[in-house]
Amino acid sequence: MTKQRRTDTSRIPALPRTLSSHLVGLLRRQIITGAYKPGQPLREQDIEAEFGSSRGPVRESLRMLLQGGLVEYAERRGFRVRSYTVLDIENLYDLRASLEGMVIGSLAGQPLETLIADLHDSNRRMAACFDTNDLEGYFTENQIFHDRLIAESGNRPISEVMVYVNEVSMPVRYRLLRETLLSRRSLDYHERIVAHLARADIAAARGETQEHILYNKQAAALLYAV
Amino acid sequence: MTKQRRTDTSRIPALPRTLSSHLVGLLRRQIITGAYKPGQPLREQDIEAEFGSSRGPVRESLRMLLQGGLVEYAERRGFRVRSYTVLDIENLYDLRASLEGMVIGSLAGQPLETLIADLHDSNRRMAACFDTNDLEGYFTENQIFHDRLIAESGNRPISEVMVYVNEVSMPVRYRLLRETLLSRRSLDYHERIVAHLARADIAAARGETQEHILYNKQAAALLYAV
DNA sequence: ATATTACAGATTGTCTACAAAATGGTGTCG
DNA sequence: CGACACCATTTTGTAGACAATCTGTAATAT
Repeated sequence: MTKQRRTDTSRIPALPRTLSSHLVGLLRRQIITGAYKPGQPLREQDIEAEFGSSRGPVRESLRMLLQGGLVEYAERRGFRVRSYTVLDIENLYDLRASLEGMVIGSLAGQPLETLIADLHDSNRRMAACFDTNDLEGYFTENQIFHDRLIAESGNRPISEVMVYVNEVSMPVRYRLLRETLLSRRSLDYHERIVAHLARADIAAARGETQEHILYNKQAAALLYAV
Repeated sequence: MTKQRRTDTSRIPALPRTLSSHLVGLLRRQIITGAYKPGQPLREQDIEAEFGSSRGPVRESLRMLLQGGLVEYAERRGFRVRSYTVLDIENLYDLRASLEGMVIGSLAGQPLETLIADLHDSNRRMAACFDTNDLEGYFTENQIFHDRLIAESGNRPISEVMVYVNEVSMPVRYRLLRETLLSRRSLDYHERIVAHLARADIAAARGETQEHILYNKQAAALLYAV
């Protein structure tokens, strides 16, 4: 079949300015939501056919996903959806807890007004998602909360590393949210973290954050057990 | 000009089984040694011309370097050699110290015989490089020492993150080595670390490692000041 | 029966060539 | 002096072809 190309771009929501990055968005979603399953091979031809693009952008986008850690790659054997062991997941959450702890620690002695305001907003939106039982929104807002925290650090190396760690754990957290009853727990944690920050009690905020992440660690590890 | 290709592969040292990964090696070296300077644009055509390959492998290899953090990328603006601020460098070393500290901490209660033997070997080779004033060798062995330590953790997420952090700091450390009188200091640190591990004194090994890295932080930050 | 080898199909890696869009700079005009 | 149109350069997308390698299966030898 002949492929429409340039014109395709007009249908794209807003941001993706190249076909590759558009493809990244589509593939990423498939992986995070579990439509593409862990270990599944991602064959170039299949993806070409599925999204109607040529090989260049497909390979490009797979490389981009590789950078985020969502896919694995072996020379001449191609790409696969990343798979996780229970140990991986435990290590992942431990690492997140440590890193996010560092980020919060680095906030000490800085003006935090705008940060706190933004976090409040995020929490409000997250609460709204909870009330309307909007899973996708809840998931997204949760990520926004943590991203906002990281952005505040102004620490480029740690930000980059956190982006990676968060991206890798995305499918795990999505599954956790899906297969668990939607609870106010994350929301409550977030509100306590903001409260600690508002009192400039960095140590407490840090502890609360780590407790928050490590609680989820247990839940996630259970999901992947056996 | 006609390009030799398949046959090219025969000239390649050993490992690179694809042109892309071969290119990565060449480009990586240029960046780490400073032949390509921070901020310098990496134009596809230039690289094609320089190494006589086509677009595919060039873009592929640049993406791989991006994954290691050695280059920066902006859509439709292409790739550049990554550049560093003093703050970046301080943050980078702090992060390395924390992460490598975690790795060593995770070694507690495990059998360490082979690890210690390997580290000993690495140190011996590093000492030889020092004696013959072999900078390149010294640099490489130093990396091998730290890599070996990380590998022992069996912690995939932390390993991946450390690979990234080490890769990003590679040009900084190369420059530090180049512009500093070659001293036994790193070597001495390594030997003390191994000695602590041999006594199963994990806490001491951890402290020594962090001190080692944070000492270099100061030196590196000085290099990039002003 | 087990292990090895040989082969065919599928998949990735690379090249050439052309076309389309965006970027950054230049110069003109108000 | 600033806004706007123009242009060369560069990146991005597509197509088709062929080479190299991997995978799994079937035939062979032990």
